[in-house]
Amino acid sequence: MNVTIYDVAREANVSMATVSRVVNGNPNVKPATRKKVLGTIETLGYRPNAVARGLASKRTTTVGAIIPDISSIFFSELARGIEDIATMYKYNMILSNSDQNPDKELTLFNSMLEKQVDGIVFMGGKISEELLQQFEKSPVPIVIAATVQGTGDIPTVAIDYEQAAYEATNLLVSHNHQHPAFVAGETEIETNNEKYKGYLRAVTEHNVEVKQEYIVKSTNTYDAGLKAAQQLAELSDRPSAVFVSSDEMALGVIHGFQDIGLNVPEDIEVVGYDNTRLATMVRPTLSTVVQPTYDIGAVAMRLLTKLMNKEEVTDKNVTLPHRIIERNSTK
Amino acid sequence: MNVTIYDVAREANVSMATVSRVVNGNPNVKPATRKKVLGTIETLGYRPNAVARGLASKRTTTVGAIIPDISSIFFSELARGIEDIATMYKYNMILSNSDQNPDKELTLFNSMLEKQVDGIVFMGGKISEELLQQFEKSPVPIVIAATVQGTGDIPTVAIDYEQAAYEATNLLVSHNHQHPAFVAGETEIETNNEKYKGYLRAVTEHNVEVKQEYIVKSTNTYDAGLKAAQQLAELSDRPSAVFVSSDEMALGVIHGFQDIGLNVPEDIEVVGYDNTRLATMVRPTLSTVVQPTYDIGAVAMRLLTKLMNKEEVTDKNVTLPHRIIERNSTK
DNA sequence: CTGAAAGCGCTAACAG
DNA sequence: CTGTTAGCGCTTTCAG
Repeated sequence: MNVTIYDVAREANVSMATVSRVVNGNPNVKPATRKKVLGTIETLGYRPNAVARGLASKRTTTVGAIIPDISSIFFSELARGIEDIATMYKYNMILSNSDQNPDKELTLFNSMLEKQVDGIVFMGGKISEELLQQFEKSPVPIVIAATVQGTGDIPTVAIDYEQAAYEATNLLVSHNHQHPAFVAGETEIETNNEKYKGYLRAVTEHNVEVKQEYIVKSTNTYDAGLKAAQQLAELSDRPSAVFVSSDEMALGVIHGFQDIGLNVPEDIEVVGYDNTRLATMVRPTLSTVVQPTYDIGAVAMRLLTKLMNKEEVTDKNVTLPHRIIERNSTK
Repeated sequence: MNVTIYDVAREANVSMATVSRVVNGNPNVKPATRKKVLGTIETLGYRPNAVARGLASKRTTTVGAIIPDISSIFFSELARGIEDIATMYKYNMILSNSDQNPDKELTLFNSMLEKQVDGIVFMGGKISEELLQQFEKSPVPIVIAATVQGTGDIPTVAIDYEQAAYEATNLLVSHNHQHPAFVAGETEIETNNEKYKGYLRAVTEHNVEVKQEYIVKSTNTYDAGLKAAQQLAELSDRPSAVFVSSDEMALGVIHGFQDIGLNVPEDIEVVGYDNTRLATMVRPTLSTVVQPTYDIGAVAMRLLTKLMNKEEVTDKNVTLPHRIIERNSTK
C-alpha cells in the first residue's frame, strides 16, 4: 500500500487537513508545524495522489491537445509551444492525434472530457458542425490554434492566412511575374482555402485572367510538391514563379524543378509558407511566409490558462503577426 | 452539476452497480436492463468520470511519455508510434519534454507518478544514476525507447546503434575510403557514443591510425553539420567520405560541402543516420542508416501494455532490425 | 492556526 | 442477474 495523507497526519500528530494545507502551500499553518509535516512527508516518502485530488477539487491540472499529426514538422512545433506554457503553469498535457478525421476528433474530445481535463487546445483542418456544437456546450474552455473556424465563436489564436498569402503572392508579382502559379495542400483544410483566397486576390487584382492550369491542388507532402513541379514544368506556358502553401511542399517543388534541370530562382522563383526549419535546410534556401508556429501554441495555451482561471479576457481572438522572409529561392 | 452514475441509477430504477456494469461492458446484465440503462444514459447525457473511476479502480488508463523534444523530427515520429498504440489499447498519453535535462527528467517522472499513470515510456540521452534508481523502485512499469541505458535493467526497445554505425562506416570503407570522417552529435547522448564506437571499430579494423581531426564532435543540428563540413573541407588532407550521426546534421554536412563548391558524392560521400523523412528531402538524396523510429515507439508502447497488464513477457529487451539504405549521397 | 467530517463519482467485493 | 456497502485519497466547509 502506498503512503497516504492519512499516514502522514498520524505520524506527524496533526490532522489530514493540516497536511493538505502544507502540501498545497496554504499559508495558514504555523511554521513549526509546517516544518514537522514536511519532515515526515520526507521520511515517509509521501507522494500526493493527483487523482484523488482531482476528484475532490474538481481540477485535474491537465489539459488536452487534439492535433492532426504530431509527426508533422509544423504541428510538432506548435505542440512544443503548448507544452512549454502548460508546464510553466503546472499543467500536464494529454496529446492525441486526430489525423483530421472528424469522427476521431469527436471521440478524442469526449474522451478528454471524461478524463476531466481543465481545458483543451484544438488544432485541425476544418471544424465539423457537430464538433462545433459540442465545443459550444463544453464544460471546460477550449482554444483553437492555427485553425480557421467558420461560423463558430470559440477563442482562437492564428495569423491572417489570407492576407499573408496575398502578400507572398504579391512579392512574386512585384518581381515581374504577372501570374504566379499556386500549389495547394488539401483544400478541405480551411487554412489552405484562406491561402487560396489570398493568392487569388493578389492575382486578380492585377487584372489577370486566372489560368486554372496554374493552380495545382494536391496534398501537403514533399512528394506532392515534387509532382506538382513536374506538372507545372510541362505546361506549354510554364509559369515563372510559384507560391506554395507549405514549406514541405515547397521543398518538393524546388527539387522537382531542379530534377528536370530548371534553376531556382533564375528560371523560376518559389515562395513557401510556415517558415519551418525546413526553409533553411534546402538549396537555394526558401523564401517563405513566417508563421510564428511555436508562438501560436504558446499564446493559445496562455489564453487557455486565463480562461481556465476565469480571468477576464478582453480579446478572445488573437491574430499574431506574420511577415515574409526573402531568402534565395526568390531573386 | 454534472450527471453522475447515481442519477442514471435512480432514473433507470436500478442500482449504481448495475449502471457501472453496463458502462464497463460487464456481461452480467440482462439485455433488457442493459437497454434501459443505455437509454437513460443517452437521455441524461451521462459521461463517466474517469477521475473517480481511476481513484476507485487504481487504474487511470493513462500513460506518460518523457521525450527530449517533441519538435525534433526524430522524436516526434517516435511519439506518433507510441500514441498510436496507446490509443489502440485505450490509453491516453501525457507527453512532456525533458530537453534531456536530468533534473527535469526527475521532476517529470515524479509528476507523472503523482498523476497515477499506469506506465511510462522514457526517451532520453543518458539515464542519470538517480533517475535509474527511481525507475527501479517505480510502482508502475517503465519502458525505455531509443535510448541506451548503461547499468540498468529496465525493459528497452532500440536498435543496435554500434553495429549499425559499424556497417554504415564499412559501406564507406568498401567504397575505397580507407578513413572516413565522423561528425557526431552530443557525446553525452549515449546513442551517439555507440555510433562513435561502431565507427571506430570499422576504421581501426583496417589497421588505420585514427586521425583525430577527422572526428568532429558537435551538436545535433543542421547548422552544426554545416560548420562541421566547412571544418573538414579546410583540412589539408580533406577526407573523401563522412559518416554523420543523424540525418539532420547530414543535410547540413551535404550543404556545407556544396556551399564551398564540393560535389556529393563525387568529391565526398556522405552517410547519415535515422532515415527520417529528411533523407529524401535533399539533393543528392541521403544514404543513411534505417532506424525504424515509428516502430520503436510502437513496440515500446506495446511492450508497456503487456507489462501493465502483468502479462508474461519473455524478452524485456527488444532490439529491432536496422539496415543501410543507399541513395545518391554515396556512389 | 488546527481539527472533524462530509463528500467528490466510481468500483469491487459480497450477498442474495 | 442485481443491489448494498465500503472505501479509493484528498479537499473543503465549518467550528473552534
